Amino acid sequence: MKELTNQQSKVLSCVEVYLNKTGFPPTRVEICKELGFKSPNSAEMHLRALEKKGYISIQSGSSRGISIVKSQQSFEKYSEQIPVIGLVAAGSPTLAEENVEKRISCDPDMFSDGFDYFLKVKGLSMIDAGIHEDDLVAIKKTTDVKNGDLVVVRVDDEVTLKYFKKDNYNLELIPANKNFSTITIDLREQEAFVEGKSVGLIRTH
Amino acid sequence: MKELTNQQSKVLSCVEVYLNKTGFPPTRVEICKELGFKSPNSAEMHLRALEKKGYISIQSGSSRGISIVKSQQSFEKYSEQIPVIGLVAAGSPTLAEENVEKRISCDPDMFSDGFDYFLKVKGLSMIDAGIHEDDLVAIKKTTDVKNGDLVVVRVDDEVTLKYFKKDNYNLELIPANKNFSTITIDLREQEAFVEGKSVGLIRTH
DNA sequence: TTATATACTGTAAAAATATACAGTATAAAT
DNA sequence: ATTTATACTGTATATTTTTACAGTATATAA
Repeated sequence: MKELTNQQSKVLSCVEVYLNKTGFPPTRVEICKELGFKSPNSAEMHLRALEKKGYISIQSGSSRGISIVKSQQSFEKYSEQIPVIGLVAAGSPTLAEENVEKRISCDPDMFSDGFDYFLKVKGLSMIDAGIHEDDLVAIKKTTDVKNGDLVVVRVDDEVTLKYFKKDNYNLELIPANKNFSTITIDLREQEAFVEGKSVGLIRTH
Repeated sequence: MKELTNQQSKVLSCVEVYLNKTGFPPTRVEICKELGFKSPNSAEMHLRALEKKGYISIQSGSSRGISIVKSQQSFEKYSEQIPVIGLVAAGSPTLAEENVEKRISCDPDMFSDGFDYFLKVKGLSMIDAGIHEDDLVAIKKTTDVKNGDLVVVRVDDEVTLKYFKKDNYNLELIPANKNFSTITIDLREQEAFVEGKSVGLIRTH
């Protein structure tokens, strides 16, 4: 990330402070008023520089169309209450209220790609992958999974967390525990739905 | 707080979603486009109602001058940028900038008790406890630890993450991997400092 | 039956806003 | 000595945006 000049830094701060105070970004003229500039073009030029350096993005033609890309005071960010869903539930792990055990406040971008909910692990079938009972596995809803991914699959209203391997019509759901055996499904005979894949894990000690 | 009509609720959602997506509030016309209204006055009236009921405030005369007072999806909370410290560092795992590998935005109350930093795990000494290389262990700074706790201990400028067991003058630091051996320290001969204990773990898949 | 509230369309005008263009000044780099 | 980058002023204008006003339609309450 390119360095900012002193003035650019002031302008970025000004935008962030204004945003925090009012909930919407300032206009060029308001930035000028705040920083003592006398021409709206002063603000404009600094904003352009900030955009070029990747700190903000400007929606051309829109009033107040400034959004912060890389915050200076990077220590405050919104987080959300992410639902925790028990793996025991029959049927899809839907986000319907009756399946939500509780909610945990954390940043949905905590793991690389973002995720939609936590699945609370039951049983020991993935213990050799370091996934324990009651661990919370962060699930991103998607059907785009590759062999080797840790996926949430629903078969016959049973939901499981296993490694994914697909080979033509054969779907294998592979546990990480030698006391459990691989579930093999012939997709011509039985349906299986990929609900999502794991992008992370959290555990409370 | 007064109840919202169906349409008012939709408009409020629309503003919140737009705000989340772009970083600034929508104009009347943009709300109309989103919700299928054909007159900007439709949006205007709903916004007025939302303001009267205390859900938003409108800065009169300002473009996009809408700020959310009472969010519908009231599950937004501040999180902090928690530092991640590498376990490789010699000396205390201090929070000095040079030891901070990066920062992760998450709620410090995500785990029961709160915590101070993440320690990035090196090596396989705790693998049987489901703690893998590069896992982030949430550490709460404290010296109040009990036998069986997973603790961060410094011995001779070496920092390790192990199970804690203390018996009179004997401190044992117990790994969770049969290929590693327990470190035993006679506290009359050698110093050991408990830096903190683990309250949780996160892993990115 | 007559209000009253909700929920809109359609239009228009005043005000706010982005943004281009033409300059000035200064310090650092070539 | 001349270019280049930063940092502005000042003005003008097209566009965006708010916001008022005049209607229509429907359901509910008095």
